[in-house]
Amino acid sequence: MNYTIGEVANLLDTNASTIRYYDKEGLLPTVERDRGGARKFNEEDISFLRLIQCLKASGMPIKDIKQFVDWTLDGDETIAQRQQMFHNQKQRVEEEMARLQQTLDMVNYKCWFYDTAAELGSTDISCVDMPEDILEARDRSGIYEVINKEQ
Amino acid sequence: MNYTIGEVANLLDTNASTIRYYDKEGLLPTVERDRGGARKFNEEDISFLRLIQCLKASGMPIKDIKQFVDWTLDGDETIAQRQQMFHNQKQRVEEEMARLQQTLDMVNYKCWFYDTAAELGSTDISCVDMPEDILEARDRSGIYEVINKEQ
DNA sequence: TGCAAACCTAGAGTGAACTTTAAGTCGAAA
DNA sequence: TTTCGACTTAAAGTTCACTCTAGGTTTGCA
Repeated sequence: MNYTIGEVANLLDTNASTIRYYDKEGLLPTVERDRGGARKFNEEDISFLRLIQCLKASGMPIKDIKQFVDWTLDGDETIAQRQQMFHNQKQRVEEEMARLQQTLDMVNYKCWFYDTAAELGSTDISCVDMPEDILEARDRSGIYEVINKEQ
Repeated sequence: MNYTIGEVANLLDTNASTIRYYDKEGLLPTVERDRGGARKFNEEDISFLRLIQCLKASGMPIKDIKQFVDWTLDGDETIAQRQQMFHNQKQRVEEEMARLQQTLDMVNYKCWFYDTAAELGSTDISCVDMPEDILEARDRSGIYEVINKEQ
C-alpha cells in the first residue's frame, strides 16, 4: 500500500512541509516517486518516520538522525556505530528524565505554594506548615531559599 | 551579600550574556545596580534565576516566564493566574515524562537490537528470540512494524 | 598614571527546525 | 476542456534563545 505525503502527514500528526523538509535533509532516502514526481510512501517509510519522531522526541538533532540514516545505508559495516549511538542516546534520555523529575518536584512545590496562597489570599504563607511530601519535593527540586517570601 | 554578573554566571553554570538577555527580556526586574551601573545580584535574585532555569527545563518559553514575573510584580491579585499556570505546567511536565518514557522504551529496544546485531555481525536478527522485556518495551514505544528487517 | 579585567549597551549574527511563498505540474471530475 | 485540489521545487521568512561584536565605562592594582 502506498500513501501520499498528505495522508502520511495526517497519519503522523504533522504536516507535509515538515516531511518534505526531512526529505530534503536526507532523512528519507527510500521514499519513491510516482510517474508525476509525487512522493509515494510505503509502510516501511511510515515506520521510519515514526522512528524519526521518536528520535526527535529524545532530543536528537536532525543532523545526527541524518548520520544514522547514512549508516543504515552503509549496511552491516556500521552496526557498531549505530549501537554506540543508541547507547549514548539511552544515557541522554535517562539524564533528561532525571532532570524532568526535578522539574516536576519544583512544579509540585509551586502548585502547593499557590494552592495555599489562593486559600489565604496572600503569598505570605509563612504561618502554614508545609506537608512532609511537599518539603521533600521542594528540597529535591534544588529550589530552597527565599521562595516562601515571594513568588 | 552581593554578586557580580560573572559570579552569578559561574554559580549557575551559565554565562553573563544569557543573564543580560534575561534581564533585557524583563525576567529580572528586582536586580539592582551599583554606582557604576553594574548589576548587583543578591541571594533572592540568584534563587529566582534558579527558578527560571527550572521553568525553562520544564519547557516553558521565555515570554511565559515573563508573564509570571509580571504577575508576581502585580502582587496578590494574580495568585489565581499563577496557580493556574503551575497546574498547567505540571500537566505538561507529566505529559513530557510519559513521552520520554516511550522514547526510552524505543531506545532500549534499539540498544537490544544493535547489541544483537553486533554479536551476529548482521542486522538480520530474525533468527534470534526477543526477550519478553524487550518485546514489551518495543510495543510500548509505538515502534512496531518492519524494524526487524532494516535499521 | 596607566593598564587590565570585568562590567555596560545596542544591535547584529547564529543555528535549529520548521513554515511560508511563488510559481509551476499532475490527475480526476463536471 | 477547464477547473480544482494536491502535489512539486527553490528559496525566502519566522521563531526561539541565545551569542557575539563594537565601542565604551568602571574598578582595582602597580
